[in-house]
Amino acid sequence: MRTKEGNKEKDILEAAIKVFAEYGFYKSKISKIAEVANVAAGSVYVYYKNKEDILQKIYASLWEKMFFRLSEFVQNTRLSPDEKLDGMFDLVFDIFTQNPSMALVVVNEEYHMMLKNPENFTDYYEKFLDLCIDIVCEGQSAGRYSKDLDITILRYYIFGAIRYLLQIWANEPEKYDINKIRSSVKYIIKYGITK
Amino acid sequence: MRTKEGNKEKDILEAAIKVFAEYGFYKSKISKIAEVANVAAGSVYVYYKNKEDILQKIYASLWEKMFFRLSEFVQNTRLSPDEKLDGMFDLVFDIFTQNPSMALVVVNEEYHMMLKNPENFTDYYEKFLDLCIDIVCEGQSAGRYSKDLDITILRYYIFGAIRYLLQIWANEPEKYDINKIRSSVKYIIKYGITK
DNA sequence: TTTATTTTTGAATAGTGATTCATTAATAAA
DNA sequence: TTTATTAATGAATCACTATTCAAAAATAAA
Repeated sequence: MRTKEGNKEKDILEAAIKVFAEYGFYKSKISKIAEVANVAAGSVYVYYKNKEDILQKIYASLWEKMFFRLSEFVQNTRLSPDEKLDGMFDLVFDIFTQNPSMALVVVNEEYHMMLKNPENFTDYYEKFLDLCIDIVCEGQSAGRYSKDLDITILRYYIFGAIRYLLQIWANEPEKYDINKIRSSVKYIIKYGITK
Repeated sequence: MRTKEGNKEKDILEAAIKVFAEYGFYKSKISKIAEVANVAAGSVYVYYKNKEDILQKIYASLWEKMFFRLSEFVQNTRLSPDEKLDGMFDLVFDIFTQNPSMALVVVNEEYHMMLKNPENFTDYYEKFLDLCIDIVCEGQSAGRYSKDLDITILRYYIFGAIRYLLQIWANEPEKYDINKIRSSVKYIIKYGITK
């Protein structure tokens, strides 16, 4: 018998995140991912069905984590809608700022993922967005947020803004102050740009 | 001598927009673009240096048009900041809703374009965004918009939100009411979600 | 040790599709 | 009509890389 040395599956996934972030999915070579992960090219196929499968698993693990964290957070019934919304922003910003490469991959390849798995490209991604929407709806019921807002549009509006800002930041993390971005987003979503 | 029949250069560009929108840049085949354009594969290379060049020219022509239109519009000094801002939104929405495929290409391939031409991927794109910023700054000077807002963040915030909504819409145009999206965006940017 | 089992390897394969270019077709001028 | 010039073609080339798989290496059990 022989046992596995180290955790090659994880090494490969982490290498793939870096490589995908740098070159984009289609220009990323398996050979490069293997090199960064310190394994042979063939080993990649021991752990993953193919290149697409790696990307899939990056998304799956991320949004699963996101969903469970937010899920736990919003359980706390003592929090106001504003506190919950801020908490949601903090969660997203925290996870992505810990790993700029991950942020780039998730943001840049989302459309390609949608094309591939139009339905369930990640169940947890949808569930996560639903939780976000629950927060806003709760705020509407509590009279804090405007009831005229179309909730479907809002869902994409909020994430569109966050996504793009994260992309810009992740591309040149030293150039922008992520905490300033975070607080600006929190503010503008709530109050808009009008004085 | 022989003169050109029709406008193959334009046919190819329009075909490319459709094909890129449907399959994404990397999975789009030159043979498919040629087929849609009703020309031979080789003809594509008579008019464009390579695949990348086609994408480049799609961007260039779009943002040039956008810039000049906005440029002309904001000349009108009688308009209030709010009117100018709304006009800017209308311009973007009008152009993209006239051509959903174009919207998809521009939104989906932007990052790949940025990677290729980090600097001048489109001069006009930058110029366009600068004009948008001018509008907001003018509004700040006029006391209409909050002066605390970081203008760089705002620039990406606004376009991030629009981009993502356009992407979602362009993917399934019948599913969403683009005019509702447009008016919602105008409202939320100005006033936020708070009641 | 030796054998059995599982992991890891990386050279070879195989499919793809962008790009080239020699050829053909079309038009204008002579 | 003939010739010259440019446009258009598409089969052949060529580079590239994802994926496979037979062999080698590592470990555990006997």
